[in-house]
Amino acid sequence: MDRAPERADRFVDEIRGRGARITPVRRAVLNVLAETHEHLNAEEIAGLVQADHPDVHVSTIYRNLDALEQLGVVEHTHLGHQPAVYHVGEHHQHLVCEVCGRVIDVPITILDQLADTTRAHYGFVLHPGHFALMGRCAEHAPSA
Amino acid sequence: MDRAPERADRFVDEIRGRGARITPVRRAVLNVLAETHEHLNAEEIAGLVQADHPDVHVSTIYRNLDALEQLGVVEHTHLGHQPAVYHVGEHHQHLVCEVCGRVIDVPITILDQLADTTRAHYGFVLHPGHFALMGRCAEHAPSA
DNA sequence: TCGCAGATGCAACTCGTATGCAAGAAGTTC
DNA sequence: GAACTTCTTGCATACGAGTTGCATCTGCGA
Repeated sequence: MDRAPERADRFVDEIRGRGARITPVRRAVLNVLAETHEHLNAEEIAGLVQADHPDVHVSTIYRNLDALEQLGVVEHTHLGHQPAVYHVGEHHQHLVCEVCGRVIDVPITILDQLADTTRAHYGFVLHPGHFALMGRCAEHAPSA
Repeated sequence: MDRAPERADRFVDEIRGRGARITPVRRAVLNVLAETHEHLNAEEIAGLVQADHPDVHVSTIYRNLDALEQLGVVEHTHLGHQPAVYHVGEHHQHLVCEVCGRVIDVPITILDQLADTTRAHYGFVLHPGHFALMGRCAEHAPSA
C-alpha cells in the first residue's frame, strides 16, 4: 500500500498519458481524493482544495471531477438522498442506513452473485457500486 | 388481478382506516398510480391529474405523494440520474441501462440472497428496490 | 517563445423538490 | 345540517445540487 502523494502522482501520470492536461486545480483535487478515505462530495472537495487555492470556484471542481471521471481516474457514487460523493482507487459498495445515514463500506464482491444472475437472466451487466444499497443498520434494524 | 378503479378504492379505504383524509386530489393521484404500469415522476403524475383537475399545483402533488408514502400506500424509487418515480402495489427492483436509459423490472426476490448476506455479515437489513441497479442492458453490454 | 486548445472564474441559470402562508375543504360533534 | 377543528390546497418563493455561457487565462507541444 503506497502513500497518498505517490498515489496522486500515479494518477497524474495516467492523465498525462491520455493526453489530458495537468493543472494546479486538477492536481489539488487528486491530492484531496488520494489523501482521504472519507466520502467527499463536490462541495467538500472544493473546501479542501481552497485551503491551498482559495480562488478555485465550485464549478471548476465539478468540471474537473467530470473530466477526471471521463479519464477513468475518479468515480462518483450516490449515497441515498444526498449529493454525490467522489473517490479514486479501490471500488467498493456502500450500505446506507435510512435512519441514521451511516455508511458501511463493503467489498464489491458482495454483488458478484447478483451480477451473475442479472447477466444470466436479463443479459444485464451490472455496474456495481454506483448507487448505494439502502436499508437499516444493525442499530436501527426493524424490530418486527 | 383486479382492475385499477378497484385497486384505487382499496387504497382509499386503507387511508381512511388510518385516519387520514381523502381529498379529490389525493384520490386522483391514487387513480393515476393505480391505472399505470409506467414509471411516473411527480411532474408526469401532475400532468395526468391535471387532466381532471386543472388547477392542481405540482407542490400539492409532491405533498400528496409524501403523505401517501408516510401512509405506506405509495413508494418512490430512483432510476439513476433522473427524478424519482412513484408507484403503488407490487414492489420490484429496477435495472437501468446507463447507455440507453432502458428500465428492466425484475422481481424483488432477485435480492434475497444479497439481503441475507448483508444481514449475516453486517446486521444490515436491506430495503430493496429503493434505488435502481445501474449497468448495461444486453444491447449495450461492454464488448470486452 | 509562441500559439492555441483546453481550463478557469464568475454569474446566472436549470431542474427537482420543499416551504410559509392565507384561504379553503374534510370529517367529527352536536 | 351548522359549527368547528384540523388538515389540505394554491400560490409564490426558496432551496440545493449541478450546469452553462462567456471572457480571460494557462499548460504544453511545436
